[in-house]
Amino acid sequence: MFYLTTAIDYTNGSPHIGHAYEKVLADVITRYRRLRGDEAFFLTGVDQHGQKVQQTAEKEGVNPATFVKRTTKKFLNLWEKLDVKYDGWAETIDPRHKACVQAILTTLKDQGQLYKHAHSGHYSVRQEQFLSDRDRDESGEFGPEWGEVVELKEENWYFKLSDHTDWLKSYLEATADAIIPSFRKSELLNALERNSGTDLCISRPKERLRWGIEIPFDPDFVTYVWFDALINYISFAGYRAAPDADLPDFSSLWTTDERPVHIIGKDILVPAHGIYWLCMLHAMGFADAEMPRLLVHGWWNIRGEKMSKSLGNIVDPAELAEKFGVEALRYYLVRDIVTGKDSDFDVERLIMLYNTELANELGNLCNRALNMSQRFTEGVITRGGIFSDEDLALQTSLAESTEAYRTAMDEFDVSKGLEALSRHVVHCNQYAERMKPWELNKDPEKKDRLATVLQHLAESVAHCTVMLSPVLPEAAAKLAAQLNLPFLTELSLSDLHWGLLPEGHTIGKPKPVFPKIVLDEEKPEVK
RNA sequence: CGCGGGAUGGAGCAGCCAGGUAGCUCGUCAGGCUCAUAACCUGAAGGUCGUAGGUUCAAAUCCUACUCCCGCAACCA
Repeated sequence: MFYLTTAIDYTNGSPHIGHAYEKVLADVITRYRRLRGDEAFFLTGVDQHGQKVQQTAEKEGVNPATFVKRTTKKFLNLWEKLDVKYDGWAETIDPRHKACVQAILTTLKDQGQLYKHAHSGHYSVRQEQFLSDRDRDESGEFGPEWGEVVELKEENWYFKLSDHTDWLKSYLEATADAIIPSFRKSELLNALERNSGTDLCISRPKERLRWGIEIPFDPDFVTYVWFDALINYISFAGYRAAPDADLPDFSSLWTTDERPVHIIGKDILVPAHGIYWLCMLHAMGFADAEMPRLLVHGWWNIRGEKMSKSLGNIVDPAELAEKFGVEALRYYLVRDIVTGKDSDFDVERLIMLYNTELANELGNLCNRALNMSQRFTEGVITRGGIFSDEDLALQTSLAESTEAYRTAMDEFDVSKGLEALSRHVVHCNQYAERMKPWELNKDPEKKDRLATVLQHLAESVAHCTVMLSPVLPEAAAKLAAQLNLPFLTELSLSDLHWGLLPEGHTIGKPKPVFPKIVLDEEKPEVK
């Protein structure tokens, strides 16, 4: 079983292009794994507790539960719109999640992993948080952004993080695929160097924060939002769930033969996932072989700048999908970024990639291939005569592209996988150009040759359809329908061998699957 | 000496971990084709791979130093 999760999105605002990217990436990878013939389970959801939510809800004059319901709906709507199909949905206000968090807290306390401690220090009333020396400005003072800063002494519950950091270090050093891509690991190890020796405060007194999960053995406190949120990866996978909880069977999801993959953004690797979460699992008794792999993706920047609310350069994915179509957006999000790295978001590139690779190359290839078959052979595909060198080269190209696609996708490198697909499409267009079926058609003696060429094109289109399906499932279904081969959407990657089309198969009528995007201002002016 | 990422033809990127003729997309220029979504194909111009050293028969790739850019409080993937 392949178990994949994403970060759960914080329901403090509207989803933006970064949220969309992560979920589309997860969706594509899940669909790919199913294409590979694996069983897969994809969990995503929302993180609904915490101070920021409480504050924003208060500002808007509603209670947190109502507020959270409203924002959660925005995320749900977006995933539906973007065709993101998940198997499990995690909401941290879910009573089943709450029960799991509390059970874990109780166990950890019983094992002596938690302790109560009074911390005193500088506290910002406005920001409602303790300040450290890192928050001081150059002159050594706390700046005006913190408002009134007072000396405060407060009791809280702590998790003995420091008991696990030595283990974490050796685990990370010994496990090649603990963090993907690997360059992120050095960052994490450095942070670990600095953090070792400190424990993690996992509670907030209720006078400060009510919107959270109550500490089961100390009702004056709620659980710190990260300790709560991270547990979603196991609580919604059925960890310690009641038999009637309607959750998956944990032991079949969380396996050692294929360790779970958590897709997260680079901002929450250190310290949340890379340190807290792995140490939490270790404290709960998870073995090294049961540790999840962390697939850390980069960020979409806007014209070289970080996307942020304060800069006001947020890109709304729903709007983009509306304007350019879901296909164009999904394709762009996984095509124009190398998994793990940052990329610059650019609408013009979105349009360009869609228009060239989908409309002009793949879409047009399908269209011309089917159209010629309809016009020249009444839509009937036959093997024709003996394969020429050109034919064999095309078959080889397809086999190589398929292999490259598989290798890249196995390494979560969707962009490279699509590039491999694109390479074969280009080869097909070149092949068509050299074989000139439209000329073969004029010579009755070359009927066999014509059949062979058309068969090679149609066969290629069928293979490309299958490989495209994880990224663009709807378009793939349309192509399969035009090929009159609905079973293509059910195929596994291992079924992709030459000869998908039965001898004498009749294909359907062509219709452009990827209509070109033409912006109003780009339409030719009438002179 | 805080940490990490980046610097590759006009633009955007890959290649670097496992050194061996510098690659992709867009753009530009010239040509071809007509089955096709004014799509497709061919050819050309354009790079001393940030700078300076070093290792090597051989460096974009490994090592050292340096320069510049971007992240590392919060919103936030």
